[in-house]
Amino acid sequence: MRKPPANAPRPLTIMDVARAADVSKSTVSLVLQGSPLISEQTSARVRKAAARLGYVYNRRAADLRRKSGNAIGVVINDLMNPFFAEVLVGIERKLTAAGYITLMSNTNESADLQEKVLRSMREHHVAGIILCPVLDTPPRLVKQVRSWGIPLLVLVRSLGMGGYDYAGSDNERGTYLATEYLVARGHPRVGFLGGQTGVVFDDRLRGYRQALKKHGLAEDAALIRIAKPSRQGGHDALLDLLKAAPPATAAVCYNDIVALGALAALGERGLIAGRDFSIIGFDGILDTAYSNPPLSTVDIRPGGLGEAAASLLLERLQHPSSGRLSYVAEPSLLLRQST
Amino acid sequence: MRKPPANAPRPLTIMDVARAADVSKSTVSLVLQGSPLISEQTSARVRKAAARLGYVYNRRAADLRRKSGNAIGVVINDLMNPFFAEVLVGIERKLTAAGYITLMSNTNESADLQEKVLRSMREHHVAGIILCPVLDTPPRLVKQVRSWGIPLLVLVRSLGMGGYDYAGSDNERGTYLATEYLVARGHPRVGFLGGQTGVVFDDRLRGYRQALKKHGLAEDAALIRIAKPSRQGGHDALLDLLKAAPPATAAVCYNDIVALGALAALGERGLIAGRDFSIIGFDGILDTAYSNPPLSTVDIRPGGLGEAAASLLLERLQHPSSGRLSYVAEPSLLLRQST
DNA sequence: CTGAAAGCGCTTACAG
DNA sequence: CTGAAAGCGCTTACAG
Repeated sequence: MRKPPANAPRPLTIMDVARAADVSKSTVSLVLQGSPLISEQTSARVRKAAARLGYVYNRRAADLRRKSGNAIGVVINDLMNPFFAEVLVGIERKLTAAGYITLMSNTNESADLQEKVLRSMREHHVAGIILCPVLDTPPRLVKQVRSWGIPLLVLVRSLGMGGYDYAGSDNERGTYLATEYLVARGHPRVGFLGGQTGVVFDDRLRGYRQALKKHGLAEDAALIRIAKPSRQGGHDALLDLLKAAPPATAAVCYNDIVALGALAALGERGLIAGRDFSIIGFDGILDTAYSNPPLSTVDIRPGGLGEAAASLLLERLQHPSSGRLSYVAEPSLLLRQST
Repeated sequence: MRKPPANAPRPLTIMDVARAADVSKSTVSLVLQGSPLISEQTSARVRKAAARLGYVYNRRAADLRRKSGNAIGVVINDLMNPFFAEVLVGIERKLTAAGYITLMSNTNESADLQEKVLRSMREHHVAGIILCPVLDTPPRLVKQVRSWGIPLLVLVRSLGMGGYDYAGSDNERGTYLATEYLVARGHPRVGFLGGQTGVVFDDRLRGYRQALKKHGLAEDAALIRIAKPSRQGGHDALLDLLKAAPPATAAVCYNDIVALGALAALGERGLIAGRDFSIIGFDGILDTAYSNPPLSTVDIRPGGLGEAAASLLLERLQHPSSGRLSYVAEPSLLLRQST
């Protein structure tokens, strides 16, 4: 099957532009880079010729020669959770605005996949990586990526003792605030719903415990319902919590999707959130504004977190050897009808 | 600030491997490509040397020379809508499994951004593009991208008269089924909520109208509430619909997030979906299984749609000049408590 | 301010 | 089965 010649023109190179503008290819290259070394006249002539011919810059060739690149790898553990989708949108928005391009991958909590995509990104010579690691990622991963010479920003889930750039939120303080609020509203028995493992879980559970302690309330293991951090997990956990005696009348949730699942379980039982039982989520995803009823939550502004993460990494690219960078979102209570 | 030499080793090339294995660099290259031209012995020796040295393949250099690449551009109009997030996850899963890498961008319905990222992807020499175009994208965009020599798959929103690869769903049939179902359940006055423009909107509205007509019901403009295809749009539209007289008792929604917003509005009015008013969504996003109450919807399996889209594009890469490829998801009713 | 030359790290005919 | 050479499309010293 021969292609019609018109459909397969040899792609234009700077040599073609050089000929058309009657200069050398070095000059074209300099013009394309906006170098001040070239006179305004020459520059304009070259630019015009390039436009006329329909020349397309070959970033690959340039990157190879320059040993640089403008692609950033973003690897997310669970994009099905709207929280991460919103974070990703924030990251991508910032990256694109700064002239970078986003190489994205969803690992779905698989360590194997994570390793695979990280390797792939390395081969592609990404300029930097933003990683929200799968659960149980060993802290040495940080050192490994660093040994590759690729700047890394760890997102949300911290890995070991620090020594790396990080963007996340103050999880302990978030659940502390949420719990304290519910206690102050007169709930003596407040449950904790969902989540099972990982630093984020540990911190959020700790904040809950601290608040109970601070307000002189005994902790009751029956009120802490470990469950998958999903809608279904939240749904099932709430149903379990309802069996506790004496009954709980409110619950702090590991995150918003768990809280949404809990809302569904309440509805299933004919209970109305905010009247019969109080629920508070964590993250501040968009969905919470129009759930039934609208969900109170600990807002850490997912989109802002994503943008901050991207900014930090870009900052790191500018200053490869400055001190550790970090962003910790300050949680704030977003009170709606579910409490 | 001098870097310690150990931290900045000159990156290894096939030349280093060649020297270590005592062969020429062509041989190394062939081994790396798994060529059958090389003896098992030599091949093993080279592979061992590469591993020992910690050699990393430079895909960029290879791609430049080979004029190929394994990056696919995916541009989505609204990643904040879980439907598209789920589609993206499906696409990425398939692409990664096939050894490709995903260059992703969210245009947020901005034509300017769309143009910018498309240009950027072109410079990066992506092997193909999956595009869910922003509203009002002119059909000539298809021709333009094709003139770049980059295989394009149009996602969800068709553009003009065809002549391109496409993955989407049978929107007209979807709303037809939904409307018919509600009518059969004894709702003489069924509303249509949300959406404002675009082919998808037109088709879904048409399906609704067809079903009314088919079942001898008059169409009432007061029951069709145009609104932004968002939770808030659905919320506001339902509140409007409630004012209609005689009252509607059920509504087909443009998509699931509109339906979720409608559910919130119902709750706000003290109404219970499925008892006082029936709501049916469209898409089949995960959220619907645990909304309050769980939402009936027209399921087009977003994840499956994403995978199909990726498969089609990969197929196209194998066969550049075969006939037009397309996938149209067959909608099925997923009945839950909201109806 | 501009041009000739070398080189980024690969692949691919072409000999042998 | 293996090696020497040219080339992918750029950038970057280096002369002039």
